[in-house]
Amino acid sequence: MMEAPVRVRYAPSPTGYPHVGNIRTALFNWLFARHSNGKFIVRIEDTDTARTVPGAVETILESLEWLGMDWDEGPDKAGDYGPYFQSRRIEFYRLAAEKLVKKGDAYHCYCSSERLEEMRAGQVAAKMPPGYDRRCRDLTDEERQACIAKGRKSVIRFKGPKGGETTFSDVIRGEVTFENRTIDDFVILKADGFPTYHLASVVDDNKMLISHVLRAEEWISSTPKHLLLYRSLGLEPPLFAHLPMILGPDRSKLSKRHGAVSITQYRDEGYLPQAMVNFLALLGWSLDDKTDIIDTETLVKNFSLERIGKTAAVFNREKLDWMNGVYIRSLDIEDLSTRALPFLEKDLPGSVERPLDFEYVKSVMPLIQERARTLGEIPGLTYFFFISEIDYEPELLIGKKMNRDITLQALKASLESLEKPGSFSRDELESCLRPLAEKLGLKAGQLFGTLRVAVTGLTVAPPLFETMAVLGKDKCLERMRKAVLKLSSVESE
RNA sequence: GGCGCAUUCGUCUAGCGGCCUAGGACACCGCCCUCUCAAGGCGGAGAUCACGGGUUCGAAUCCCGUAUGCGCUACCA
Repeated sequence: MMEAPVRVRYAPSPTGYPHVGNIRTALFNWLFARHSNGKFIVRIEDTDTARTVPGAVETILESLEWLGMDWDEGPDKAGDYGPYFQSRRIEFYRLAAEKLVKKGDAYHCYCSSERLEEMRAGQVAAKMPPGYDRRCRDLTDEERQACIAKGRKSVIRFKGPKGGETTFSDVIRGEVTFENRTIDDFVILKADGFPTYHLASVVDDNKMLISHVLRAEEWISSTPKHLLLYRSLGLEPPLFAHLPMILGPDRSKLSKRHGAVSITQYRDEGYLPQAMVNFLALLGWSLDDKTDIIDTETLVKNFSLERIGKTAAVFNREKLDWMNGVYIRSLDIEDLSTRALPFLEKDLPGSVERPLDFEYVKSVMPLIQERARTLGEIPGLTYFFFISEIDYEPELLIGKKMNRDITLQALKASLESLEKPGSFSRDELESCLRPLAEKLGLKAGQLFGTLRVAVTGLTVAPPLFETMAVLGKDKCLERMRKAVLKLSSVESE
């Protein structure tokens, strides 16, 4: 038997920003498609008119693009099985629903939402499993006509079998069985003529020739509904693989409460797409017992459904930060600078003149490359390179086992030897300053610490000589003179 | 409540009957390097493999229960 070509889909509903869990599902679909030389299809499930958010589709697509997930068919990428918005495929669903009604596998239900709500409340109060009581399941023609005459709106419900069981073999979990009597007479077509997820996904997955449905674990219990639908419609179901969920630190379903959950937020905080892809891929999938840093190409080459785990994974922000740092360190300076630029433009103090000098930015990047875990941290790590006036407490100038006068003396001596004409290169600075410390009877660290504060305003900063070289002679001398002034205003002990 | 899924270091995971006195990574601790902070190197601590029964010469790995967690239980996806 010929294997059907792999065709998988990512089917988000445009109800807001794409969640990292959702994106992880997209990623697994994409990786599987690319690995198998198959097709990756994006289908927008906009069947809930009330919850649809304008602009959400754009954000979803942007997110996929940002992460490098390209699609073969989807919005603005016409294929042979479009349209790729469910709201434009209403006819297909209507036809399918009517076919089921005609077959006797579905029926019109005229119950009001009020009645349904009441019914459910009663069931819950009576500790009964909530579910539709099938009142409209066996309506006579007269009763039905009466409802129609009264102008009652109807939905179409699937007529679930009363007995037997439905079994399927999940690619990841193996055999899963449900008793049919536990399956409700679920709605397939809503009163507004839109389908529910169950009908729409079945119809579309079939029409779009989807071979594997890779979706989140929370869908596992509605899979029998889908199977029942396939059977009634006389269609061959695809293979199902239910992916483990992504949890917050408290092990509950990841949500806004847990901080960043939308993928765009990670982009805005300065995570690199490669790092994000790598990290997300490892949430539920593994290459082997020791590899953590895996580029996208390797991911595609080695991805397989067999190595997807079954257990829900906690989204571990600290590991993401570490991994993002690894990727930042792997960038060349040009690339890093280009990526850092928007963050600098955005977060540097308003007093800093824009646009920034790109060459200058390039000269400071090597100093923070191994210190930044996200691009968003870069402005905070480098602002003293850009602002004209640094601000700090004069006491910071006085290092360990030093006092005001010793510090003042050290500063003045440094000034004196640096003011001499000559290059201000890293090596030059070192060969000037190191002996000077000794001459002053100070440890190198003591002198350097004082100078670090004088020149950056910080006790924690990149290496001193490199920093001074990038800052330049004029600026350094100026800041050191200011330091002398600041310190002079401090009272001597 | 019903149904379903899951259960290996704090976290992500390796493990698909003997290689496991359970391996790697993040985080943590110590040492080295060092002008601070990082990065890097080395080392450490950390999992009676949820629990209880089986099966087997042998189980983290197979089976059955129990517990716990999570998901679904909408005219939401």
